[in-house]
Amino acid sequence: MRTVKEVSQLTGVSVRTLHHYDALGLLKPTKVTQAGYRLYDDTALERLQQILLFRELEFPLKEIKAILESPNFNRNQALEQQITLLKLKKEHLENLIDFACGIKAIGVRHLDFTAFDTGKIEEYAAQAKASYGQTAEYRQFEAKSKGRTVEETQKLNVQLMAIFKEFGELRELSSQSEEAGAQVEKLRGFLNEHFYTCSDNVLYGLGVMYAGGGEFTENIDKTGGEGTAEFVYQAIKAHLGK
Amino acid sequence: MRTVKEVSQLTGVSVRTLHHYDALGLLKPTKVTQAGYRLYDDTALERLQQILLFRELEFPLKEIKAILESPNFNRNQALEQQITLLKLKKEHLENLIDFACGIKAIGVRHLDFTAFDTGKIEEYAAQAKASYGQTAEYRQFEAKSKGRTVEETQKLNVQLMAIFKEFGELRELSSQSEEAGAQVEKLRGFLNEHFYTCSDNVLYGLGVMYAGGGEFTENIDKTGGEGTAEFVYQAIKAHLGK
DNA sequence: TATAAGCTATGACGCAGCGTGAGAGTCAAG
DNA sequence: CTTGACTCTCACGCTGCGTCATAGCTTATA
Repeated sequence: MRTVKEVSQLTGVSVRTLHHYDALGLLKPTKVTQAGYRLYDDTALERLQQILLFRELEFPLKEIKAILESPNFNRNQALEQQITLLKLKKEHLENLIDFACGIKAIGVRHLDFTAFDTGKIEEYAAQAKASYGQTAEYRQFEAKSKGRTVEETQKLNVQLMAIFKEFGELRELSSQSEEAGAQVEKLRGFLNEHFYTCSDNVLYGLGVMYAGGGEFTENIDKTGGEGTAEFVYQAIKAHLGK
Repeated sequence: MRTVKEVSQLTGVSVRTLHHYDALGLLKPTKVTQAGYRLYDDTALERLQQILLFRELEFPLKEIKAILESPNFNRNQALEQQITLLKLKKEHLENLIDFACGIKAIGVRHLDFTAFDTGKIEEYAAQAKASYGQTAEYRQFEAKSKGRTVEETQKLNVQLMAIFKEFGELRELSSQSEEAGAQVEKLRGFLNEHFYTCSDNVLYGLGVMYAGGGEFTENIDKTGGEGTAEFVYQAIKAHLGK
């Protein structure tokens, strides 16, 4: 029979936590002295070990209680569920990290938040469709974007902006320079991966659109600096040898 | 000038959240009517956008307030910090996922939690040292285990137990079977990766220890079933051609 | 113009998992 | 019997709002 402090030192949990678990009915002391002191035996310690195991896995205390109270409860299933939950959380975090890195790349100073409306990218795509009627590409895009969450969309948004910002930093060079060409390929690669197969024609069409003076031009110039959109267009032309 | 409901619909945040941010001083309405109604203009909306951005990145509201209130606050640095924090969280989650998968592999039913004491692995290593004096390997082990957190240790623990459980499932086969040999290599690979270079001699030594009747044998048999430790020993011997 | 519908406001509790005192009783040692 | 180390039971604090409850404001319609 051990006192709260002893149990605390053995297991690493705080005395307050033992009180808490007692109050919740999650872990009752084996005995309580007439003075009200909590005493725990080995069985209680084992139960505590199990509690700590599930707590490690971020199970809510209520669920831990349910699991431990009905041994016929399907623990394997609970474990499965928890694993998928943890994986979801991990994905979420990965998106956030990419998002944050993208923002860092753009530079917090020049952030234009109006460009962050979710669905901005979709709007771009709609414009692309209206202007050039790339129906095959548009269907690809739709298929890929259907399954995307708001969070993923935002992530892609900042990544795209980061690419334009890099274009902006290349403006002082010639639009025919190697660096500009490489950046065009970077853009193409990004679009290929996340949106649709980006053939020369599609890429050229995008370039025209970027420099067309619409919302596109505005947003790109906001991100990369005045004249960036036009520079991107020239770089695409030069890269494609037109 | 927009009312709370309009702002709510425009930005997706709840009215309650606007109240909350007002109370915190995080986002004050531009004007308040004599009836006490909150009204927001475009400047306030921009501020809200920024708040939502940082909130997305899981900044605490207090920090967001600090960041927005002092524009000379180093936002890039804050962003950096947040990124590393998010990465840490991600690593933590990855460990938990491995941990949970390991437990699943062992099977929740046969979990013996006494084997989960942190430092169990260290104890094993100490025994190995005492018995066989593999000082070079022990130093390697020490170097690798120094930087490990409790969490990572637990993760490795269950992974190791999972391997022994698989040995247990092979017991019906011959210890000279291909499967047993493959499992021995799996064990060796695991040890190589996480502990120390596991030469034939070291591996053999471990086998002797496993079957030696001590705590080792006990824990392995608990995990894989009666006779597993001996089976592992035989499999190692057969695999090494001794 | 009275009234209903729809919006808004201010509390204030709830949740999750304890941390952190405050104030008071208990136990073993000297 | 005193001291010091433990223990107990409240009970508020923290994070970021959700969710009533109760009440005042506005506007359109009858």
